[in-house]
Amino acid sequence: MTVTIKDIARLANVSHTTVSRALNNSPLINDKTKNRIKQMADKLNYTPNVNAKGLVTLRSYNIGLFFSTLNTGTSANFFYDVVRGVNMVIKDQYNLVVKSIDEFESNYNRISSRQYDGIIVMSQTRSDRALIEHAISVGIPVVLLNRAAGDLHVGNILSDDLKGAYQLVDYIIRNGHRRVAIVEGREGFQSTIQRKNGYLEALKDHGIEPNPKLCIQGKYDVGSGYEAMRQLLKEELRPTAVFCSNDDMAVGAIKAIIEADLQVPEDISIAGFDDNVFAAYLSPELTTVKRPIDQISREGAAMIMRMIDLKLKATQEHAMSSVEHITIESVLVIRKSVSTITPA
Amino acid sequence: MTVTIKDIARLANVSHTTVSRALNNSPLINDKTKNRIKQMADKLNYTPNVNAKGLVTLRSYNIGLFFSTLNTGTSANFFYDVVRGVNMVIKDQYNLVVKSIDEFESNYNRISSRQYDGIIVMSQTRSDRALIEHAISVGIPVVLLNRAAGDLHVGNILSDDLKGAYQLVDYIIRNGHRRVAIVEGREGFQSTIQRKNGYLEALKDHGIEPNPKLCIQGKYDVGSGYEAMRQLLKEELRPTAVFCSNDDMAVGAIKAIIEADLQVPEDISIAGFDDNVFAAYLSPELTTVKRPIDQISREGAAMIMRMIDLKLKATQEHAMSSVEHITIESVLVIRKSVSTITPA
DNA sequence: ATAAATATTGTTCACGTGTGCATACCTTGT
DNA sequence: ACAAGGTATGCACACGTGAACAATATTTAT
Repeated sequence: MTVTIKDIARLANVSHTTVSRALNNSPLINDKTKNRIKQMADKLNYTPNVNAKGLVTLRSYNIGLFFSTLNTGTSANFFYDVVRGVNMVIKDQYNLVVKSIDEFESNYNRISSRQYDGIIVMSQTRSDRALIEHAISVGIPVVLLNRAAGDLHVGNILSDDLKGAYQLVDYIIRNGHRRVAIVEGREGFQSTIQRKNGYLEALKDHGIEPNPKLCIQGKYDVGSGYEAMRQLLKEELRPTAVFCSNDDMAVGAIKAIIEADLQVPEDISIAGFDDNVFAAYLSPELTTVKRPIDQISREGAAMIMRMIDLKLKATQEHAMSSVEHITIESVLVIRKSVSTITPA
Repeated sequence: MTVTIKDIARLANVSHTTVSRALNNSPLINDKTKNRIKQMADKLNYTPNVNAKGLVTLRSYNIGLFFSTLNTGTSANFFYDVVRGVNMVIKDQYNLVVKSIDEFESNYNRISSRQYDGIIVMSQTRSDRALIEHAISVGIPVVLLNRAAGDLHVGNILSDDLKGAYQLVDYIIRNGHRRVAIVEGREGFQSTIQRKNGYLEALKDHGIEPNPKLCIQGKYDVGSGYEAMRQLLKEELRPTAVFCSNDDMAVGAIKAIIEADLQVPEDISIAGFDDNVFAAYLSPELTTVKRPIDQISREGAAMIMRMIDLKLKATQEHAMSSVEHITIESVLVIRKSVSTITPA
């Protein structure tokens, strides 16, 4: 039924080893026979059996792309950009296996080095630490995106969310705003904390006392942005500007403001984070921070491939190879949702 | 290093066969030894070698999720919903391998039944036919989502886009609109054609002659919706309502209208398609058609699992098993972006 | 021309698992 | 006590591939 290298060998009057070598482009094989065999394989529609291959080469040709969760807290645009970015780089060399970490329920035994040649962790919370430690312990190269690796011996790529948020809030304050609120991201997410800290630092540097009433917990989804804004609107002293920790929530916030018969940015300024595809097409166009998700993903994919290659070539001396850490700057994107005011 | 069933066998003083049977819950094994072995395997952190397993059982435990393309034309919300829906159902039983069909460049040889136990094709264009035929020919169960299977012998789940578009446009016309434009989806996509046809049928049933100048080609992304609307605004006889073939383009269209100092829906009514997460939070809230992507994906995942199981149990008599076809209704979601007018 | 070196091909085994068949143990009925 | 039947376990092989080593063919150097 399915054709194997032994079938080809029989037809070509050679041993299966020769076929194996020919198809793997071994320099040991005569070019003439090599071509003859390759052609024959092509004609017979030969497909290598990945299981048999992996069994002996100890490879799976799978790269795992792990998200903390695929439920609330992961915005669609973010997810799409990540998968696309990674897929673009690994192309047909690997299979991209998408997983949600929370589905493992803390039982990581099923994750073995024969299952994944490498794992990219799109980290949202520190709770993925156990997973990463397990992966390392079974010898799988790991690249961690989106949060600092700390003491974990893994490749690391991150965007400087704190700095991005700082620049944005600084910009807002420089436009005359003193009562600047924040709609925070999902609780426990690293990005949530980073952006909050950037916000706090900017306030501090301008001598503004943070007001807990102006810090509302969100969940990174549109609905939570809407609810958070509604809550802010109830304050006796309304904020004049609101920093939403991502663009999705900014959409919700704008909705709540318009529903209250107010205008953005005339009555309340709004800023987001991410610069997703919609940001430039909202009304008003959203001032936000561009987080280079695309770039992070592509760099991450390239890095994991480097690490896999390195591991294959590794000898004892190189066992403890060094790992790379890359930070990609986020950039402030000024549009029209933040107005200049003269403080009262 | 890594523990195999032979290691367990040695420690348990049994043959590796017994271990294999015990771990696979064979009724042949005594319950006492079975438990003893299972416990031991647990303690040793045993992980089955999927390659070895697959080599003999002819399975890969991979389910392919194939998109026509991961570039323009696939909206992020759509993509996210599909992956999440499928992943939710297959859980830890299978690996979800995400692929973009266009990356194969018409060479499908690498797709074998040992690589994928089943394939879910999220079809956007008919050009995926070759891929599907290949998959069938090598014996992989296939479920086709999003477009009619026609003569292809595959599982099929689709939403009735034509009907959905018809109902929406019918609703628009019943609100007094006669000059109803359409911003079409990406050229060649089945959904584009279906929605256009629904639009045309509705016009026809109301005795309205379709006007080619009111039919603008889009690409399903925000920017193309914006451009299309700008073009429509240049018409001497502007449409009073525009049906955008998805919500993303509706966002772009609304932007163009507001930029021209006009209002939605007072000056021009807008409707979308999909009912994505943003639809309810736009201003005005978007009237659209809810396409149950989530449900389609989940049903699709469940169906492919049924087909895989069926294939495993299949005997010669059942070789040509029947395949299921399911249609899921899309539903009109009336919000506030379409106004009632009295025709001049 | 012949030994040495090189290029090319073949033999055999291993990877880790599951299964058909053989075997040993245990129960039951007589 | 012994055959018959069931229950529980082991043996040997197969899956398809790649690699170490052996073997043969070809070229080069003297």
